[in-house]
Amino acid sequence: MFSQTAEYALRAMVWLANQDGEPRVTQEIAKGTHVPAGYLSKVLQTLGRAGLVQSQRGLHGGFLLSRPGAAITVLDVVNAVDPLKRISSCPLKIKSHGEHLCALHRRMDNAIAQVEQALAATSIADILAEPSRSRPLTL
Amino acid sequence: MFSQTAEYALRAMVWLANQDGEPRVTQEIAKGTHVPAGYLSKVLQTLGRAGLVQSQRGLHGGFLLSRPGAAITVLDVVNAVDPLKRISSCPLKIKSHGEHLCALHRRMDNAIAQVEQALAATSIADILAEPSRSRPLTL
DNA sequence: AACATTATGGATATATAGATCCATATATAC
DNA sequence: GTATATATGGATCTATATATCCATAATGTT
Repeated sequence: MFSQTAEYALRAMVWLANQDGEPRVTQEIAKGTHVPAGYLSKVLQTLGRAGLVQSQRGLHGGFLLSRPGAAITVLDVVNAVDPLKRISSCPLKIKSHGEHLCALHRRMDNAIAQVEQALAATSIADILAEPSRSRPLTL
Repeated sequence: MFSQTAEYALRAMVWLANQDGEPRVTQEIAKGTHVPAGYLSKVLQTLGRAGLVQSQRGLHGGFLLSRPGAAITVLDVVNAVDPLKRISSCPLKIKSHGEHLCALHRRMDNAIAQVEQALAATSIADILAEPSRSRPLTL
């Protein structure tokens, strides 16, 4: 339902939100989130292009959030790497339907809309703030 | 979010629910639902193993629903071909977490649970009954 | 300037989903 | 029993997601 990539991206964002504010290198992030470093590198690139993280090369470089965790929603992260695709027009390309969805696709789209809403209602900071027996990712 | 296979399976089930009760062959279903026939054949097999459709070989054979559309939910169909996977234990395999989810995964699982609930609340018959400008799949 | 560190982008490998094709098994009609 | 219709299962192909690796560019340190 959520792709592996989205899962990795969320782990990285939450982990970064829990750091001081100094850049963290890919290797550190990978270790902290249990994500394969080589792949994480690609995911971080994508997050960078989406404007969610800033990157810095060279010594003392790495990645950090480009805005406070309170200003980044879970939906922002998911959409950056693996966009939730709403059903906006008939998937069967039936001309007579056009933009109007049939009952089946309307219901499917409603389900997606609910997820969108749930993910948009939670910020990265919310996740860190929420009390829990297990701290996120065992930070 | 929903796989192509789930989409195909739902189209086939809704289409079959709208037939009289006589078996329909793969080719007919494929034509009616705009699904590639060769692939639909595999999807129908899966639906058969899940007990959602009955199949009959030979002349006048084909597929039909194994119970009334009112007794089959959208969730049944989705789970038959592409199970919605709830997050029941920490995806990071951190021993100290065990079965207890952190805030991140709890929120993700809640979103999945919402979808589960929405899909379980709608039967195939409901979809056909619902008034709409476009009949499902232009039946 | 020379060197060490780190992200970037490209090439490539592997796994899974989506899709096609065909030989075989099974059922019906005659 | 023969011929025809139809699903079944296996093999295979293609596309996409996941993952690895490395040469290069950029940055900081000395």
